[in-house]
Amino acid sequence: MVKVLSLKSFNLRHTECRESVLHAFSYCKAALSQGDLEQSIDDKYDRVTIYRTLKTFLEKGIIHKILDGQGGTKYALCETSTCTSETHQHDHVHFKCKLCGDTTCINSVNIPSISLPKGYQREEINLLIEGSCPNCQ
Amino acid sequence: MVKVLSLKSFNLRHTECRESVLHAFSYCKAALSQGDLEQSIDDKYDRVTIYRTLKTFLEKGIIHKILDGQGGTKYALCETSTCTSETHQHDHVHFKCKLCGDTTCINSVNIPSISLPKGYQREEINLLIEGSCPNCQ
DNA sequence: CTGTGTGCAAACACTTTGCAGGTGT
DNA sequence: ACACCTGCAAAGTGTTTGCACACAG
Repeated sequence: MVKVLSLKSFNLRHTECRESVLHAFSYCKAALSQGDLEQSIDDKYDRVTIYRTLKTFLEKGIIHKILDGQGGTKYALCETSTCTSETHQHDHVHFKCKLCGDTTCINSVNIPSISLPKGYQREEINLLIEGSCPNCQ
Repeated sequence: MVKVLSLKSFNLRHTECRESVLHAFSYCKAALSQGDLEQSIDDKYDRVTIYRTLKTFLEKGIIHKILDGQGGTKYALCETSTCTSETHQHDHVHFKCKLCGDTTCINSVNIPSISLPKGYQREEINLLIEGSCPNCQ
């Protein structure tokens, strides 16, 4: 069930830090912040390097940004089928558990279509639901 | 068409800064950030005072927080009928125009109901649509 | 008069930038 | 060999906290 991603397939140079970050995303269901990553890799890499790695991955369409509702930023893997370095395509719901703090993509739930008043052109949509997750009952 | 709000009705002490902030919200359709407010009041009040005023207004249910999709935070007036110091109740769509940067509440469009997988309890919901607004064609 | 609001300075968290040196291909 | 990654230091942005003084009620 774990996605197998390789740096090579994204035309990225193979480095230890990138491997570790990619690995962390692959094995963690919840979205990760820069701080989460720094810790999960045991402070082995500089804060700045992780930021730059995230930026690179964003541009390549490997991960996408998730806002956690309180101003924090997290990241999670994209659906490999819909995202490339050209375009990101996300229409799933994000859920943040107020108890454990985990933020996750609920890929099984798509955002319903919404008709806006005349004159509004929709380009991107972002839906965050906060509440409690199954693990926290 | 402009909402008339008074500090007194919220049991708040009447001060110049609060009046100005409340006034700014009343006359501006788009959501305002702390920085917007600071400028719109001609840097007359300290940055910190505005933050504290916003915090107070949030707690009283006068305004609500809006995320602008890039990590920025803005604020806009609540519907006086649904928000109190006890609870905030928001189920309208937020729209951010990528051209003019304005973020607005679209009170006429409610968020459709969404059924989450088993075990997820919804408490709050936040929907941000980005695109272009009528003013920017 | 009393409690609350304000201004200033400083701390804090998060993210970005510049530069020198190291590494993948 | 060369381009690109990385680490360190420092700067930038947005927000919060502590404290002394000012002001509304």
